[in-house]
Amino acid sequence: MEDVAKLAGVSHQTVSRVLNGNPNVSARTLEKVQGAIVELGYRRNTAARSLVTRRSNTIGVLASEMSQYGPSNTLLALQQAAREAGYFVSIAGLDDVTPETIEEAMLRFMDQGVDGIIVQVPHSGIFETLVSLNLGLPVVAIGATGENRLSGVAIDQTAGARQAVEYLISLGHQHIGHVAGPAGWVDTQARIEGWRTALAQAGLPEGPLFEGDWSAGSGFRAGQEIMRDAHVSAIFAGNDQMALGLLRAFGEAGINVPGDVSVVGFDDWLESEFFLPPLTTVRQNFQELGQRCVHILLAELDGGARGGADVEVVPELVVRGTTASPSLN
Amino acid sequence: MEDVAKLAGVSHQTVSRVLNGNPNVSARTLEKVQGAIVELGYRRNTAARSLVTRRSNTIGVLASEMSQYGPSNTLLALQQAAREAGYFVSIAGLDDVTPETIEEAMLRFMDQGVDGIIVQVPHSGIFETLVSLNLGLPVVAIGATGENRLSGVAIDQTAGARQAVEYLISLGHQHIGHVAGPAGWVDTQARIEGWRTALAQAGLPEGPLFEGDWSAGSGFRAGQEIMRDAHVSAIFAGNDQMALGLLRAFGEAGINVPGDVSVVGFDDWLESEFFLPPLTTVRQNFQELGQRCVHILLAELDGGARGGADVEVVPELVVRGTTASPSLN
DNA sequence: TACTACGTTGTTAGCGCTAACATTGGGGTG
DNA sequence: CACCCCAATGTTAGCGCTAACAACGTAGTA
Repeated sequence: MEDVAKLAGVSHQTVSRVLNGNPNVSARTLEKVQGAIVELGYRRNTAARSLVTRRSNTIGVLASEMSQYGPSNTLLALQQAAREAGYFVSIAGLDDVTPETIEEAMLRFMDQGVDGIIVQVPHSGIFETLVSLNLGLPVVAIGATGENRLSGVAIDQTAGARQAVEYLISLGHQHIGHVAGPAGWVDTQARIEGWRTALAQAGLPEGPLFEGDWSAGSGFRAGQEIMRDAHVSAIFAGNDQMALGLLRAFGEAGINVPGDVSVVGFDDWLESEFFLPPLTTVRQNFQELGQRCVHILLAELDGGARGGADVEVVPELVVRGTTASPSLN
Repeated sequence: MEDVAKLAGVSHQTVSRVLNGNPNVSARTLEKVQGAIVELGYRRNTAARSLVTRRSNTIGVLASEMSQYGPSNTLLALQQAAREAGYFVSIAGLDDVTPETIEEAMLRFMDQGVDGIIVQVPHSGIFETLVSLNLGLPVVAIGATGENRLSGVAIDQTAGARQAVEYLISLGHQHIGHVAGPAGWVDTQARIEGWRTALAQAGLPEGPLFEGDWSAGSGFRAGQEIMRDAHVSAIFAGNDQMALGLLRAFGEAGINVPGDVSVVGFDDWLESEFFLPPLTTVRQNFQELGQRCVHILLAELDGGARGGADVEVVPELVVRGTTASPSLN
């Protein structure tokens, strides 16, 4: 920086002013300084800068299940949004989710000096852990809403599930089952709730509920159980992979989809459009989710306010080929 | 830090020594200082530290296709390995891969002051870009081997593909097709090469080659083409998703797998075990890949040596239900 | 006893930057 | 013409840490 100042014939402080966009710099010096910066290929030292400003321009992202479809897409979006805002992204992936591992990761973030943290851990009950840690840093939790000591951004999965089930009802289905995700996930809970609500509002009896683990294999097994035990004309699957398993189970047994049974998934992952038949599903806008997260976090960073900001992103039903009116027999 | 020193009754420098594991500290003071650190909940300031040491303890990971199976798993492993070594991980995801976007991301990493960079961009031709940027930083590129100005770690996909095809040959197949990934990916190229080599070594004619785009949809279309035009008893698919598409195409047409056609995939993704029948595929050890990457990078950081270190991780054939000897008719 | 050597601790300077204050000079006002 | 004001720039201090050196005391040696 001293070199740049010398070359431009000004003081290092003036260079700093140029770099920080300070308005009190004459057009002439501005030009000279910028010229010198380019000529020397000068780049500001982040460590020194953050030592004095107490800002690292880094946000920490705490994630689990990083290789799953939803989380990895959210992570991608998060990272894009952060970069656009001029922030670096530091990630910590959790192998297993316990209060201890969460705390450890958070302390690491504190050590690193991140400005704020985004938590992308879809397990129930982590929010208390987050609140109890009480780091003096803005935290935005994905999936957390209604927690007033924490800001949250969520895809309104209950609404998404409700949309899906309401659509099935509108087609004339009266016996609608649900293959849920594993217990302990916020997503699982929300989707079950949406399914229940839609049925209750339509005055329909609650259909059978199966528990899967998000994998196609568990969907397949649920499909076999359904064929053996249950009497349904439509099934709402907790995600597209399990829907794929269902499709496979039914296909193998000669049950026609959507002729005999309708199936709806959740996620709209890449392959769903290529299922046979193409899967009717609920699309989540991860892009928007990520952007909202980052924007809320940045607002807290600038404004100083803490917690309580909640945003819900509404998902969208994508009707494709696995849904039809129930057959009359 | 000054506070800790005061509480322990020593100088701040002694505290620093304790923190850095300097041996020249008496047991008594060591204990006192550690006590004071715990009591005050003191944590060292990273910015100040890296200002003087010129080390940020951060490694940058440049990634593209972050939401795909391979990349996201590698990223996960990378991050774990880095954390175990006490490093932070900063990520930059590329939307589109051009020399410009790569350069921009790299400059961002330089600004951030990362100690080293791992590149996880599976496109051909990016290595020249990396070399030409000539940042004075250790760079380890995943998928790059034989580049002597750059260190590389790769899964030996050629060997994996060869294993798969050799296995088909050992079953007695003589007409073996390949559904490749999109052009421009290192992986695509390597897998094609392995397939060709195995056929050539066995003295078999080169079977038909189809180009997909990694998606199940493209595999499905390739399957339809194959049924229409080609005469093969086995197909080696460039990844598991495309293998899934093939399975679907054949299943729909009443062609039995593995009775009429054998299919082998590549990746061993989560769902492959649940395909119908379960997919024979090639498993890549992303865990090891990630660890190797980080270790090579750290070795360069400590040793000062640059480039040239190459490691190949050998994948493993997983035989499941989609392969059998060719039928005799 | 006097000297050296070394283990232990303290002191000083400076990493590269920004905040706060000090200084300069040109234009408007009475 | 003297005054003040403010925009433009320079100067100084200090963020929290580590490296380098200085100082101290104790034990071993002659």
